[in-house]
Amino acid sequence: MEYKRVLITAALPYANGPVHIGHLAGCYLPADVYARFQRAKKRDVKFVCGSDEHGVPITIRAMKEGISPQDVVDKYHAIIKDSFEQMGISFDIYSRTSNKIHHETSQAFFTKLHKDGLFEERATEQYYDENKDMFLADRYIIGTCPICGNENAYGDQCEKCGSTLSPEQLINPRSALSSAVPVKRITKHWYFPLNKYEKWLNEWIVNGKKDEWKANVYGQCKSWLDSGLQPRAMTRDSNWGVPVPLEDAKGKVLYVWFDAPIGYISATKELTNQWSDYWCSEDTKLVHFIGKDNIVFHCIIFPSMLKAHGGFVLPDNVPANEFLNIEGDKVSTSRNWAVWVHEYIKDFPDQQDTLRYVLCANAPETKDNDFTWKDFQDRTNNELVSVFGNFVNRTFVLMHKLCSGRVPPVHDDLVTDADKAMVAEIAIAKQKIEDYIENYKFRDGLFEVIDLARKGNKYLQDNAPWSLSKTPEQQAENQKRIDICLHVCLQLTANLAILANPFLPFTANKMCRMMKVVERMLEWENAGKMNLLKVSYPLRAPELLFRKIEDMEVAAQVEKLKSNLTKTTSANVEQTSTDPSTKAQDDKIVETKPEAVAEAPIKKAEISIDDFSKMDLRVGTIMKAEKVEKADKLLKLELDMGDEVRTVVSGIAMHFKPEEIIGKQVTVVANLAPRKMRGIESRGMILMAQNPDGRLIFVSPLEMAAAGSEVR
RNA sequence: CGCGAGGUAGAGCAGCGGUAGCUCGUCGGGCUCAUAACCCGAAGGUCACUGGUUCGAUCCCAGUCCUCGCUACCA
Repeated sequence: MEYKRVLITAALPYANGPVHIGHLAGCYLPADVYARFQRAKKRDVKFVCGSDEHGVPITIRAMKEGISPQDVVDKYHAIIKDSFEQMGISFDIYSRTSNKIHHETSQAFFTKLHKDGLFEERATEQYYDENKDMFLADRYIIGTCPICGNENAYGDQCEKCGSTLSPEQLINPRSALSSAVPVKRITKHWYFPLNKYEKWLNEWIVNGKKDEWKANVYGQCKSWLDSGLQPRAMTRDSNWGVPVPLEDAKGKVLYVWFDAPIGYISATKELTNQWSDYWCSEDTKLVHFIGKDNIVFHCIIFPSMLKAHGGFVLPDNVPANEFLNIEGDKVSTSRNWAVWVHEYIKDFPDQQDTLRYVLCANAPETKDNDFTWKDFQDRTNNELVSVFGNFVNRTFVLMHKLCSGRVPPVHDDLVTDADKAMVAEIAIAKQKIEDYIENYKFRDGLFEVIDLARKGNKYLQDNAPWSLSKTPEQQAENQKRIDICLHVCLQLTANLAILANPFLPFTANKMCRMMKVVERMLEWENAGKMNLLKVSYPLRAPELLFRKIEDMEVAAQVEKLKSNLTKTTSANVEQTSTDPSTKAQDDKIVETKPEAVAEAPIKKAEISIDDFSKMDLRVGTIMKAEKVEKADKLLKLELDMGDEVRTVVSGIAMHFKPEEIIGKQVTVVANLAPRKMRGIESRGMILMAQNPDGRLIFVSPLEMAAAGSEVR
């Protein structure tokens, strides 16, 4: 079907914290590539998003910080919005659900369904915290699991045995907020009868989207539908959110998952008076970009709501991505195991496209993927810099050296099949990239961009214009070949700008400046043309498109991740006993013995004895210790290792004075790769135990061992 | 427990009935215009495991194991 308009939504980020690169890779970057591509195709595009600012967690966060929920969302809305802008995520509007227009829109939506008599009213008994004077979500009730006896099971699930629970099943339930014993109170809520849409959903998704939607999305939906749908409450007891627009609904708000997706509609309304063209015309293609955890809401619940309301288009596709892990571990906002976008921008100024490249090339399209800083470096240095950046750079440098800085002409009499083949590759790449993007295969699309540059490098290498210039006896003829080769390379460069633009918009703009062409050249229909740059048009001197990532930067980022993690972990542990209100903190209760609040272990993958035997652990005696200049945390140690004296730089200066550790014996990882810190080469690492309070303790033999003794 | 997705060279991914390909990394060679880049070549995989169907399975079927997710603060 031919669509007249494309409406693109990206999941509303929860205004409870900043955005991290997992958000980017999973949702916002693919959405942006898609949107930019559609715009380049001159399609009528609206790309909408905004902050999701309702829900219980925000009230809890506000309570904890002693500020209002509005303060919480104001703070994070600003940070999130700025992160997106900086990264070039080209929303047509980035709105927020605390806006008046959103309250009105979602209330009107609710009222329509209510007037049509769609909701079922149900009175139920819910747990109520009399200390905090509020109803408790299932998640905020803790008690003993009736199945396995775990004392810290949640009201909806026991994490220890995995049983699905209801709060009533818990033995000795208590409030996670105040530890008060919750009491039951009757409350009324409005339920949306999802079950009535089962048949229709089966028709629409199971039969209609089988080969269209991604396997992970389709499979998840089918699983839901096969197991049968239940009516679902669309209201909650809370004072933060969109008030339920009914007389008898004091102290009740719309369930955050009811109002959040309507946020897409209100954002569109805020953007344009013609909003209904995008939401209510059958010739609009609606695409929701989300992460895999949102599948059920976007594929089952929201479409059912839209269907029930009537008059709205349904999503054509919901290309949900999987998750991105960081250095082998799941992203955890509460443990602070994440790479925050606003921090990346600070640490790597003007390198947005570098991150865009790496996240897109490694996007978790079919399964969870891992982001490592080493991979970030490798992909940047070996693909972006070496293949793409370098091709453009050598083309420009050669053109200035061999063609006096102007676009050289083509000499028809000397054009070879290889020249023609190179030109043909551009059109092939264009078609491939187009097909990939249209089918949400952004990784593959980006690969083709790089691959075209790779072919350009090969073409240059095969023709070697730098050699041709060295044979003066054939000057005229060779110059013609040089002209043709560089003409092709320059037109290819212009084409690369167009093809890369959806993925690497900052770079495409930079290339336009170098080529002195207007941005309009980037329109997709221009791809494949060989007259983008006029013959004898003078071009600017090349500027480097990307820079390499140094080893030091990688090490610093990994270090930063790990040190932030520790900080937050110990902070969380302190809170655990009094205020276990988030999942990650609750995890720690489960892992930790109740009576001994020790540092929650950071779980690592199991290793084999062979892995262990790779480590050369030895006892060393500290002979000299001195502070490292301009470093708060570092001590430079000289260790007697028996047969040698080693210099080791250790980050323990905050904990020990140099003079008080001389003579102490320590355990050293002797075969750790040497690393320079503050200009001093550190050869090894000393092992320390860390107390929950952050205090460091040497791991040493109980009695003096010979220096250099092996630890096994 | 059940359901969904995934488990293919050191890393990231393709393939989905005829014993495996791509990019990066590694190793060797070539070139020198270029951000020590580029080009050519090589090594490296019992396609998670166990059965079965088949003339033949990475690909189909059954079972097992592992990872992640599944009306929950997080994509």
